[in-house]
Amino acid sequence: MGREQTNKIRTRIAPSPTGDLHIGTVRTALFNYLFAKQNGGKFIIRIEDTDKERSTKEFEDDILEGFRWLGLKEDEFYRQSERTDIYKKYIQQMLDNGTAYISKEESKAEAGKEIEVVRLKNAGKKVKFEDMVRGEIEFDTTELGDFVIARSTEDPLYHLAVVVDDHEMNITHIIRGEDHISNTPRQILIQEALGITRPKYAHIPLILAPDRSKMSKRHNATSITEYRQKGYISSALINYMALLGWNPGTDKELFTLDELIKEFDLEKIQKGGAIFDIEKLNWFNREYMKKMSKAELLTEIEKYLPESYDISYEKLEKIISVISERMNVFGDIKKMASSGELDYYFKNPEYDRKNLAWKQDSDLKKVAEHLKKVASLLDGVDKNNFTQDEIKKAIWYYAEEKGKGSVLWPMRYALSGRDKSPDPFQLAEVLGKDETIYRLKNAINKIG
RNA sequence: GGCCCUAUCGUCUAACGGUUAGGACAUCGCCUUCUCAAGGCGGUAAUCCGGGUUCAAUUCCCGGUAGGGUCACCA
Repeated sequence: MGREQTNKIRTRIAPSPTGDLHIGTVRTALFNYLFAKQNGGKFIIRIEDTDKERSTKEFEDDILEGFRWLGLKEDEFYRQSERTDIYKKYIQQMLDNGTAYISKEESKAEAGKEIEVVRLKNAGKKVKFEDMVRGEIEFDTTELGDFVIARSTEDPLYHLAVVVDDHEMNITHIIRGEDHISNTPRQILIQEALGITRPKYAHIPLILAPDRSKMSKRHNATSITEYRQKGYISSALINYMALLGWNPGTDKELFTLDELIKEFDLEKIQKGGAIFDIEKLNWFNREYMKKMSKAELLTEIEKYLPESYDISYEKLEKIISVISERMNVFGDIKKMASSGELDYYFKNPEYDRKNLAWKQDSDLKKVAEHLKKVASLLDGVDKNNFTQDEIKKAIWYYAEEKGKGSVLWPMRYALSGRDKSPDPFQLAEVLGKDETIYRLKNAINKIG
């Protein structure tokens, strides 16, 4: 058989390429990965494409790309469609030892067509197994009947392929979603028919939608690709998902993948399903954004900025810190841009002149005076040292004397043309001395 | 419906018989402030219900209720 006998821990994720990489699959993969790695074992990806009708190469690529993006690197890779000879052998073995039989019946797929499916001879006994997160679970397998294990002697169905592969690949621990609990007795029956040793099982809770129903596209994005496109940071996603159904038993929440490998503990896995909370994910993403360097932020932000903006590298660099604290994910830049929230960084704003006056001090004549004074004060600041600190220093005394709102609101409005924006010092620094003074004069002219 | 699993703040969770039931997200208030964001400080908020066991139950047992999963010639 050429199978290497080893007592090292081996886990696997077995996605079927009939859809995009799902959040739940990723969480299961992550737990498998963490458990294998912390024990010096191997993590295996096995594409379960025995359903030729529904499996596609595109989905397979999406799944593999997703794992790569998340940094979950497999040690071994398999594709069930390439292993049909192996399954054939095992089917034959069951036929030979009488634990399975060929049954002539009408095809369910094609009415009227007679086919020969392979059914397991089920003695209908009670099957008991130990689940690492739930304890002992017992099933009466009578009601399962003689279930079908292969479409034909060479075309295995899921349960058979899984059992054979987990055995052939020496999988020691099967960590999978709770939805597989009721599949387990079936697979144990096949194992017993084949005389195969039973792996250890750990069924982890499902990820739920906000209404506690099964997570579907209706509620939130379920596909990892969507999160990637929205500009989530992969390590933030990993960190969040690790804490969905597991916790370290301490207050620590921020974990790198390596830290997770160290601290992960199968014993601490939750039994109940967990709702996927996008708000908390966003918080993690913001935390990870804070850890990024300016250069890293820059490359990310550039991906989402509309091309219509005329951006210099210098300006972009200054904007970064101002806008990063205003977003959850990089994709928010797109939204900010389309709502006009970023326009003032790139072009002279348009606005109604009456808005230049602060609501508590609406004398436009005085507004013009303040703006003139601010402009002349800023004129005295060194162009090459036009930082928010210097800017603030230059006008602070005047602003305090005349009333900060009366001076700063018009200044800020002249620069941004919006009720809500970053403070005038930040804006002025980003815009630079010339543009700042230009906009101030522009506002003064507007008043007349 | 049968079988199986689950049950602590709105959400993720801590507590492995004795705690003022802790933390985080969200939310609310205050501070900071020309506006927004960020930040700082503080508040509201939970053991599903009913029986046991025990000197003592969030914790152990049983029942109920609720939610979920699964009942394919899909995986």
